[in-house]
Amino acid sequence: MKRHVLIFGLVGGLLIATLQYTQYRFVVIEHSVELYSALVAVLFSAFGIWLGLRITRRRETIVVREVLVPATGGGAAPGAAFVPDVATQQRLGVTARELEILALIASGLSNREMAAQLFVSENTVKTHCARVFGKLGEARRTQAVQRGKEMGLLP
Amino acid sequence: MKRHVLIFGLVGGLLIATLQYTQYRFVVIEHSVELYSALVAVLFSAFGIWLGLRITRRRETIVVREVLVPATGGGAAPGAAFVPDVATQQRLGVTARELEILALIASGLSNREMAAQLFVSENTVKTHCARVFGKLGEARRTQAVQRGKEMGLLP
DNA sequence: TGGAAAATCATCCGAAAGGGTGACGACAAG
DNA sequence: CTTGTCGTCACCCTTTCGGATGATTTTCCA
Repeated sequence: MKRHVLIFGLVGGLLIATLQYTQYRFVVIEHSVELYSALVAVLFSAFGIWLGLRITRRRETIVVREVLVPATGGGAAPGAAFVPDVATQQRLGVTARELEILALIASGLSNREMAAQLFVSENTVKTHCARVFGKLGEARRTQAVQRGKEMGLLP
Repeated sequence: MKRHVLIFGLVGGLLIATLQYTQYRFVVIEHSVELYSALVAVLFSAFGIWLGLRITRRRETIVVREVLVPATGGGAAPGAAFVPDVATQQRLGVTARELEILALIASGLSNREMAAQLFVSENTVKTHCARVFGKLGEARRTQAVQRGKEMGLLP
C-alpha cells in the first residue's frame, strides 16, 4: 500500500514538474490551464483506474466443497445441547432473559412473534433487545446475532 | 458504460468551469498552476479509483474444489473456506449476487453498508434482498439467514 | 446479433426495528 | 426499611426494512 502512495507521489511530482516545464513553453498561450487540467484529469483518471484495479486484485475465491461423510451432521446441534458461555455472559452482564431474547432473534422471530411466544408485550421485547444490543455493542439484530455466535453465547 | 463516460465528461467539464472561475480569482497569483494540478490530480484519482472499481466488478471466478472431510460437525469449519451448496442454490434459482447479499446480511450489515461495500445503490441492495427473501420463502433478514444456514447456503 | 437473464436504480408506502425516556412492581441483599 | 437489580410496560420519534412495481443497462448465450 505504501508503494502505491509512493507511486502516487512520484507521478504527481513528475506531472507538476512537467507542467512547470510546459508552462514556460505555452506561457504565451492564453487559456492553457484548461489544457493542463484535461491532461491531468485524463492522466490521473487512468492512474486511479489502474490503482483501483491494483489494490483490489480479484482474489480467486477458491471454493472448497466439503463432502461430508454422513456422521453426526454438522449443521444442527450435534448431540449435546448447546451451552452458552456463562463467563462471557456474566462479563457482559447479559441476563438470562436477554440471552433468551437473543436466541429467539437468532432464530429469525420478529419482536411481535417473540412477544406472543413469551407472553409479554412487544414493548418489553423491544426493551430486552435494546439492552442486549447495548451490552453486545451492536445496533442491529443481525449484527447482534453474529456477535453472539462469535462470543459463544449462541450455537 | 456510456453513463460513466458521460459522468467523466460532466465532472471534467465542471472542473474546467471551476478552474475558469477560480482562475479569475487567482490570476494575480503566480505559480498557481501547481495548485490546480494537485487539485485535479487528487480529484480524478479518486474518481478513477471509483470508476475502476465500478466497471470491473466482474463476476468472481468460482473454482469449486471438492474435498473429503471427516465430518467433525464442529462449529466453524477450520481451515476449509466455506462452501455454498451449489445444488440447493441452483434449485432455488439464487444467483451469485443474491447469495453474496445474503452472506453480507448474515454478517450483520445494513442495506446502506452493503451498498457502500459493493459500490451499488441502496435500492439495488434492497432489490436483491427482496429477491433472495422470496426465493428462500422468508420475509425477514434474520429468518433468511437462519434458512440459508439450514440449507447450506451460508456457513 | 437478438433475446433472455441478471444486475442496476428508482419511487411510494406501510411495517418493523431501534433509541430514548420514564415508570411500576417483585424480590433479594444489606 | 432502604437499595439495587430485574422484568415488565408505555410513549414518542427516527431510521431501517420490506413489498410492489417499473424502467434501464449489462451480460451472456444461442
